[in-house]
Amino acid sequence: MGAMGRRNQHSREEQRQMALAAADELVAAEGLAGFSMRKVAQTMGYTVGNLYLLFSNQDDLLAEVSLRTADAMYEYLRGVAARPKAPLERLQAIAAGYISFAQKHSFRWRLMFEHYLPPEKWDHPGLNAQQTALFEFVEEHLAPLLPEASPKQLRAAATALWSSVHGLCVLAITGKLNWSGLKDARPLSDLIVRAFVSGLREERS
Amino acid sequence: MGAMGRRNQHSREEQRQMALAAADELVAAEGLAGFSMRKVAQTMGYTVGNLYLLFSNQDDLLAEVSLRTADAMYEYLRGVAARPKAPLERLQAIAAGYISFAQKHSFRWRLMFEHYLPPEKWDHPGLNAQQTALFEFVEEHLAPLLPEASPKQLRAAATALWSSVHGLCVLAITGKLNWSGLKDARPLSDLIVRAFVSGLREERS
DNA sequence: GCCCGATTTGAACGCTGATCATTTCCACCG
DNA sequence: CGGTGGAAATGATCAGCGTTCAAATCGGGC
Repeated sequence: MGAMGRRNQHSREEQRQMALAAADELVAAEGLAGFSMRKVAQTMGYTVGNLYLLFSNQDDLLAEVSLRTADAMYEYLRGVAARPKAPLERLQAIAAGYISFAQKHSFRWRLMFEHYLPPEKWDHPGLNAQQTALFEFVEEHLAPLLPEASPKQLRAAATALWSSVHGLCVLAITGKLNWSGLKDARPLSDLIVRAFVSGLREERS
Repeated sequence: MGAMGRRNQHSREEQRQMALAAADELVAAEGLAGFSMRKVAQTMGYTVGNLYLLFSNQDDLLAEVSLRTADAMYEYLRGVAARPKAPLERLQAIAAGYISFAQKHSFRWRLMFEHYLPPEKWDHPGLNAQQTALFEFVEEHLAPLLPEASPKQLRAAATALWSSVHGLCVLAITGKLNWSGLKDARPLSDLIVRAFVSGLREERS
């Protein structure tokens, strides 16, 4: 048992990681448009066919790359959230961090949202866990600002708030935002968080 | 002059419109993934090469299809906004209309945002006009709710609000929204508009 | 030393966007 | 009525894509 009849010194799992690393770099460098299975295979020193022994198809490979990016972003946001002490500033820092991560890793970030998974694959376990983790992360940092909210209200508020920040991020990245003289997105993300939180507190009084 | 040496009875401009109609239907039916120049050509009864006499390439054709969709959506939103009299309900109706349009014309709508234009093409005249029109439309309906805001503040508020609604829409369409028991997006879009407007008024007092 | 079977290959298939020499056809002229 | 010039449309061609799978390749066990 063990390594039987193996020509290469890399195990299956090592090959998977090599492929993911190569794919991630390729996406980061050329975007989804410049991505191809052949390039990935060549970068990792194997041939195309071998990739299909590691991943069932291109979509699966890209889905795992997306997952990696989501992980990296989540960790980055946790770091960003650690600094500010005041709850509101912490939320604003998270929002700004979300956007700056997206701007820094533009192609990677866009892959997460432009790589379309057919609806029947929407209940991918790892992917959903990631999403709920992000929602709960926002929820956790929103909670101190809405002490009287019920769990359901809090959940709805976090969903709405994160959607809002995400929308600003999308438009900023894709250039579809009418900047109207604004230098960067930070004032707008601050405004969104501030107004939203203040509006929710108002609502409950 | 006029129709010289023309084999077909369709003028260049007519052909453009036929191509756009065919492309639009194809996108609506199969999405960006199922789109191809050959299919468009076949649907309109011409060959591939001819398409490149009408549009410089696939991106240009798709950009014009996007423009069409944006036009249709804008007109739809104007209709939606005509009904409610109260300013807040009108804004909420616009937000809900935006989302319901995206859900009804899911593939068309997604084309507008997934069809990536390289940054050097971000100053396309028609496209930018469309975008500012939409922003100004929101601004116009937000203004009565923020009577004391300066033009700059109003512009920023409209940008932030529309971004927020857009974000909710994106997540709803792509299935990346943690619904957490919610049936549809309407309550969330209402919440976003309500909280945001209330928060902005609070801020200014 | 040999061979079995796991491992890896790469040619093949049908598709794509894009190009452009070639063909087709009409309007005009004699 | 018979050319004929030139606009209009074609489709073969190219490079590249995702995906498949029969065939080639190699290493451990006997």
